[in-house]
Amino acid sequence: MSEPKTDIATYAPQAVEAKWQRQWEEWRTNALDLADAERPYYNLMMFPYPSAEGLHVGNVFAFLGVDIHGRFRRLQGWDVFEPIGFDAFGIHSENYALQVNAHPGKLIPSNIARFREQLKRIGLMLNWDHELSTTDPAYYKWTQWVFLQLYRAGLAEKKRAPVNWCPECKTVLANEQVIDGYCERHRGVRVHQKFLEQWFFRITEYAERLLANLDWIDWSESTRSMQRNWIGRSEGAELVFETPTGHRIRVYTTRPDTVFGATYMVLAPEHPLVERLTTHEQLAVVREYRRAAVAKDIVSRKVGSREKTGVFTGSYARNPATGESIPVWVADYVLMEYGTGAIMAVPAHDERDFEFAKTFDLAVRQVVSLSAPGQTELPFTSWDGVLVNSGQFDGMPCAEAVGAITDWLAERDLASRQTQYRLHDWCISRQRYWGPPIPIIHCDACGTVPVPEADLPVLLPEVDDFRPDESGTSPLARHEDWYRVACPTCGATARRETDVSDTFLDSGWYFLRYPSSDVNDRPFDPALTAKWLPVDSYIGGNEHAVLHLLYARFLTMALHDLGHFEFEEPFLRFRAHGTIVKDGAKMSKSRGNVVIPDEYIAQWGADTFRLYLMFLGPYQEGGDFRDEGIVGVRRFLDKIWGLVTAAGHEPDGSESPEARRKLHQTIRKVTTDLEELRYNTAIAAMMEYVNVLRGMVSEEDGAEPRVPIGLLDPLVVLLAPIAPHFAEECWQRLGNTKSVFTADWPSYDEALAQEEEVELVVQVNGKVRGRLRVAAGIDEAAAVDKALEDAAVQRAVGDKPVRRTVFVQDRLVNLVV
RNA sequence: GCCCGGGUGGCGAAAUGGGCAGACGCAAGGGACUUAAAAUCCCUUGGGGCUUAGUCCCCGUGCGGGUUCGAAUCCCGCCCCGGGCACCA
Repeated sequence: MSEPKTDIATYAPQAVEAKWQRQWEEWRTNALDLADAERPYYNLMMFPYPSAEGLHVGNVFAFLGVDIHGRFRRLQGWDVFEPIGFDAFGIHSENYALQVNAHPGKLIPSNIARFREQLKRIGLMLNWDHELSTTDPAYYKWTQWVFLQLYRAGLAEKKRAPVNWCPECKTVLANEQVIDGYCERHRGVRVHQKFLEQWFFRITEYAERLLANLDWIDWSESTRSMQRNWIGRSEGAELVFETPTGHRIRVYTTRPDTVFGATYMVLAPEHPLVERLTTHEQLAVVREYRRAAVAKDIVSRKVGSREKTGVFTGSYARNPATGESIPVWVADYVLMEYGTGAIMAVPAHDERDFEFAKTFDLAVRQVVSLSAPGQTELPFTSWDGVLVNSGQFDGMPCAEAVGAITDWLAERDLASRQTQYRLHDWCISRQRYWGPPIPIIHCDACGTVPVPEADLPVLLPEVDDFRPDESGTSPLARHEDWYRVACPTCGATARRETDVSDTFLDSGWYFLRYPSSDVNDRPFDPALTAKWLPVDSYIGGNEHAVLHLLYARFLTMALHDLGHFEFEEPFLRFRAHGTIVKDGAKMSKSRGNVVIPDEYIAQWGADTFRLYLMFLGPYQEGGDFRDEGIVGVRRFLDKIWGLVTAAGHEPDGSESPEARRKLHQTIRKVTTDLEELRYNTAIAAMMEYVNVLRGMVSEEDGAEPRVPIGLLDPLVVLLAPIAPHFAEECWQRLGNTKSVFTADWPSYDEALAQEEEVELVVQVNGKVRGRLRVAAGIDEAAAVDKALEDAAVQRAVGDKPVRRTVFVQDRLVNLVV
């Protein structure tokens, strides 16, 4: 009756995984006909930058969460498109090439080859038929096309502007790439202010829509919040302070209600009116202050000492509310790039103004009186107060006075309501080599001429001399044979734009290209795009919340407005995954705590590693990588292996009601957990189920426990998204001939999942005093009667009368005495 | 300072339309099997208490209050950790 134990093969992950990866390729299990798919589901992961080091555990963790979601959706009957590509342009690749003294174009292919191998080894359900690389001319031709669309729409402009210059990268950085005044790539290198002609995308035109749509797109709250902060909308008013010489100084304020307390004004050193407003006597000192301020790099200006410095211009302006003349100062605590570059100073109700006023002995006038007693020491910025010293507005609450005073000043054309954003235009010029050349030609006669679309791509020339320099121009500017070109309009000798574009332009639209990756005559096929986009699910790291994710939304909106497709938001659902850390610290090469996935996969197999990473903690929170726990998930697989290899000898349908109930509860739990990316608890539920199955079957003389196939088939399907090779092998051993991914996701029956008997908790005055096993559905009266029979309950109740009972169906009864 | 997360056993963590705190797993301790070890299997495992060792009692989810029959969960006031923003007017 019992099979000899020698029949049971040992689960050997390496052999099993190799077998199924071959089988999948042979069957083309992961391929998909995009045009014919009936239930399209676009499952996107953030495409990697193919570094020389290969995939690290963080990448693997991120991709696994996406892959499990995709496999789950596939088993639910969707036609899942899970593409992959490589974000191979950019400073990172170029710097590495310079460091090892090689050409990036030579290094990238082998890096990509290594990534491909690793990605396949993990067992991702990737669609390799649509692989792309941003460095492929067949791709960046369309990156340049995107630039031209924005140029034609007036959303790309070249302007001379102060930009963030990293002396180490020897190129400019977008604001988003500057962290605390330092280069995001060179944390110890201060970013300088430099004035250069640069190409900008006018993302600020879209600030309001980018902000408004955050209210309805289904994204992780953390990501939406970061975008809101970055866009930084604030509402207020622009007020005008006139000078006796007829100048109108415009200021932006969020507190027009405090205008009666404005006792002086401050202009940013770069403000265009500074020279004109400065009196003859003050000219020398103002010029000197200005020169020093502008020369300061951004760091010492923004994050350096907050001590207030400034100089008086010698001029006065009229407070529009009081009519008083107030002095006009120049100080570097006012920034040119925000608002109008000038402020009204209300020292009583602004800490910075207060500090400045104390330093230079300027007047302080309180105009708000707090409603709450106490804490009335100046300065305070509370909105909970009423106006004082404010003429006819005395006694009015601040919030109300904002509108009232703005309207009152507007009557004399001295105010208007205004909304400000912190967001700046996106500087896309890079004075580097390894990127797509910006498709523009400069002609002395015709000016700025876009490269005709028929001439795309503008190929990046293969040059050996691509080291960046301090000149503020790209290395391409040293290659005259490349940049000399005939003007497309007049034919005269002209000059190509020698800057390349930011990597974030490459990655800002790649998801639009995937379905059309083999279409040659256009960037994206209209039918395929309509069918597959917007993306159904996007999962990635929050480090891209204000870079990639904001730019991708902007580009999608702009292309939508140009009529290229119907949708304006690219990613309907976005989930930010957590970070994997090691010993509490982010993994980094310099810390030496980087975990290489390959070693673990070689030792444990991909499925065990997949399971382990997902069991580590909540997917959306991440966790600490400690390899002690990995043996636990391996034991779990071994237990299933034992059940599967011994199964099939018992008549089907002989499962007990208890086992069947647990099965349906498990299906329910795993289904809802996977839906919400709660992989850790889904795995725990399957472990519980396996424990129940094993407990059910008594062991005879060391024989493997046996359970009917009907209890194992569904388990194998539930497990398939997380441990696909293992599931395939089990599926086959249970007698199936096709891939487990052709199976249907098991459905559960709510009635079968229902417990017949429940444990009712009995409380007395809210404290647990006993537990009752009762039939499900028991009513309150019966439950109370039964509870009062319990000895511990009687002891707790004593001789006190039961004043009240609280009853929660099938859960609890509470006696209040 | 502002905006998001988060704080639960030795460890990773479960449990929030308020209802058994600690599922699942690791580690640890004890036992079985074994010549032995590994593997495997079984038991114990938040802290404390007991004259009745139990279907027992008390305490316990960062801290202090509150609401409630009942709070990890809700409210008020704080502290700490992670991330984002920041002389942004």
